[in-house]
Amino acid sequence: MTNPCCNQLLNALPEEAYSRISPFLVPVELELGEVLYESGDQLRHVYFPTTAIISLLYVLENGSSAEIAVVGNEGILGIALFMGGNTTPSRAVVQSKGLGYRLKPQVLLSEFHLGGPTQHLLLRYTQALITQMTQTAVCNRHHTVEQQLCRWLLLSLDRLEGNTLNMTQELIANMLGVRREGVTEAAGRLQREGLIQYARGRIEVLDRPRLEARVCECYQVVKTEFERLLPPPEEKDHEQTDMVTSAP
Amino acid sequence: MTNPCCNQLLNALPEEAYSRISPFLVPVELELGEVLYESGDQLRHVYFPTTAIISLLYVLENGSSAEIAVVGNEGILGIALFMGGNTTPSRAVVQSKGLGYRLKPQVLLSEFHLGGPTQHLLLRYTQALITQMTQTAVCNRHHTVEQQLCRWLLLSLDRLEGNTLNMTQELIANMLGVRREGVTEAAGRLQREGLIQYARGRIEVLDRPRLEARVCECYQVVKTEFERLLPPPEEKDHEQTDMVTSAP
DNA sequence: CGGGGTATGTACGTTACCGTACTCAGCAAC
DNA sequence: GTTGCTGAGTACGGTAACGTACATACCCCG
Repeated sequence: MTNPCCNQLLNALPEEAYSRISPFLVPVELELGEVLYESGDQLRHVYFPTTAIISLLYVLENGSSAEIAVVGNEGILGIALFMGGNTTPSRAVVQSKGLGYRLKPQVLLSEFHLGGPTQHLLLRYTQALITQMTQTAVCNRHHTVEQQLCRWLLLSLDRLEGNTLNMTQELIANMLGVRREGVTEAAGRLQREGLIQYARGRIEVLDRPRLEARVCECYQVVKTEFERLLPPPEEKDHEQTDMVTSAP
Repeated sequence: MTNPCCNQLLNALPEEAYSRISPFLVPVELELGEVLYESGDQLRHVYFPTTAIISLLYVLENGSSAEIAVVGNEGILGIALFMGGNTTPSRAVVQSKGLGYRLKPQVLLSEFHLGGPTQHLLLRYTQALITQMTQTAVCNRHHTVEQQLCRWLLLSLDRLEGNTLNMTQELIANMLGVRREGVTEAAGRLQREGLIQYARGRIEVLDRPRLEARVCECYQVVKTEFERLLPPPEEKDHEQTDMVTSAP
C-alpha cells in the first residue's frame, strides 16, 4: 500500500491544508484500461495517482486518438474542476495500473477557493501540464515515431518505480496516435541496439542514458518545466495521522 | 481607435473589477511580426488584444516552429502570470497587426488574488486555451495540411472584422509548422475552387460555409468550448469613463 | 520603364508513415 | 496436444509531406 504523500502534489501541500483534505482521501486501485473520465463527462472525482499512471487522450470522430498528456504521482487528474470548466473534451484512461486516491470535487474546490498555497500549487501544476500539452503538439508535428516513442517511454518511466512498464505496442500506438506497426518497427530498432527489451506487453528499459540520447528535446523541456514549477520533492511526508503500511 | 471593452474578457469583467483595472490599461499598437514575449522571458506586461491577433509559437532547436494557440479579442496574453510560472517556453508573435491594451502584471495579479469573478473568468479562459492547445496537438497528428489551413483561416477570421487577413503563405507555413510550398498547394486548391482568393500577402475568404465544410472537426471543438466557457458577448460595454472615439 | 525584391507557382526525387494483409511465436484452456 | 487468442514481425503498394531547386508574377522604387 502507498500513502497519500507518495503523490507529490499532496506531499507539497502545507500541513494545514493537508489535514483538511486528508480525511476525505479515498484510496483506489486503478486497473489498466479503466476510463476515469469520458470526453465531456461531469467530474465526479478528482484523482491523485501514486503508483498508477493516467493518460489524457483525445479521440477523434473517426476513432483515431492521440495522447495529450500524462498524469502520474506528480500530479492530479481533474484540473477542469478548479479551472471552472468542470468537464474537458478529452478522455482519461489508466495507462499503467496502480494505486491512487480520489477526492470529492467539493472538498478540493473549497480548499482551492481559500486562495492560499493550495491554489498556487494547483495552478503551477496546471501550468506545467500546459507545457506538456504544447510540447506534445510540437512533437507530433516535427518528430519521428522513434523519437516520440523514446519520449513516451521516458515520461512513463519517470512516473514509475523500476525500469519495467506493462504495455502492449498496440496501446502505445494508440497513445502516440500512430499505427501499431510503426511502434513495432521503432521498438524493434531500440531492442536490437540493446536500449530496451520487451515481450508480450512487458517493456524493460535496459539503457536509459542511450534512450535519453535518442529522444527529442521535447522530453527535457517538459521535465525541466515540471521541476521549475513544482517544489523539488522534499522528504516532507506529513506526519501520519492515519496508520499506513508504507511498503513499496 | 477601439475601446477596452472590444476585448471580450475585459468586457466580461464585473463593473467593480473593471473600474479597478481600467485606469492602468495602456492602449498599444501591435505591429505585424512584433515579438511580445520570447521563450522563457519574464512577463513585463499582459496584453488584451482588441483588433490584433497574437500567435503563441513554439520554436524548436533546429529553428522549425509550430503554433500552439491563438489569442485575439476573446482573450488575454500572459496567463503564465497568474498561473504562477511567470514565464512560458513559447514565443508570442503578432500575427495580425492591430490594437490592444497592455497592463502591468501587478495590477492583474492583485485583482486575480481577490479570488472573485475575475479569477473565475481568467481561469475559464485558460481552460478554453488549454482546449485549443490540445486540439492543436491532435490536429497536427491526424489532419492534412489543407484541413489545418482551413482551421487556421477560420480561427483567424473569428478574431477579425471582415473577411480579409494580411498574411503571407510563408508566415502561415511557419504557424502551421509545414513547408511554404505545402501551404501554396493547399491554398491554390481552395482558390481554384473559389473558397478564398489571395494575392501577395492578402487573403480574402469568399465562401465561408464551404470553408467550414472542409475543415476538420478541430475547429468546431475549439469554438464550442470557447462559447461554453466564456460568457456570450453581451453588449455590456462598461459605461465610458474616458472619452473614446469608437470608429472601427 | 526598367530593376530588384518579395510572394507565389511548379517540379522532382526522397522519406516517413499509412492501410492492408499475412505470418509467426508465446501462452492458456480444454 | 490441439486449439485459439493475443502480441509482435514482416511485407508491399500508396501517399502526404519533405528538401531542394528553380520559374514566374507582382510591386515598389528609382
